[in-house]
Amino acid sequence: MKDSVLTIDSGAQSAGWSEDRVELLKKLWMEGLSASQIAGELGQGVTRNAVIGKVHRLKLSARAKPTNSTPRARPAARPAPRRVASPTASIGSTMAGMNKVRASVSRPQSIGATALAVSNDVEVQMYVAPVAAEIFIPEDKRLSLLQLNEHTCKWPIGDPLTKDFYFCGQHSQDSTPYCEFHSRRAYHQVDKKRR
DNA sequence: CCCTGATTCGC
DNA sequence: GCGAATCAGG
Repeated sequence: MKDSVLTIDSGAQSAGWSEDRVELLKKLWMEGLSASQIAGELGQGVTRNAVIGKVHRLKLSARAKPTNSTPRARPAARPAPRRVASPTASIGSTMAGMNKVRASVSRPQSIGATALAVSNDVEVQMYVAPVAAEIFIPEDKRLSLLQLNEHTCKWPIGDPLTKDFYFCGQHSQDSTPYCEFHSRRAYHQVDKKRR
């Protein structure tokens, strides 16, 4: 009798990569499925991180090479990002981008009348100049630094060195340090890319 | 915001 | 070896 020596007979192991699972992983990965899709296919006990981790361990990270050899920027060594304590809500000078406003005039449909093609719909595109003050805060709503709390928008407005400096002060929903309006500003324009 | 893979490192 | 946490980019 030949006994298959497998080290996977530890009973009910969770995400133990049995051979058939690994094969399935390879297959799906080669077919171009994303890690999350493969994870879903393998079962709920497998996360996409697990898949990616296994993929890398198997050294099959590169599945499709169109032309060049993945000039993936290798940041060499990382300063051990483990456990970041403070996300750092750096509030700084974030100028407002341009707001593109697109106003379209709805064309009146010709009812009753026969035919008569409608004229080209009028679209007006204009660029609103980047206003210095992004939003107007009534004076009675303006807060100083000491008036801020967990539920006030901490978006700075004005020059900190002058008297007309204040914080937005509007109610911030969740754990967001900003109100809805400024939260979009803070997280959407800057950061993300362009680092 | 969503998503993707890549990497690191405690377990 | 494993994979969560994180990073980095689209």
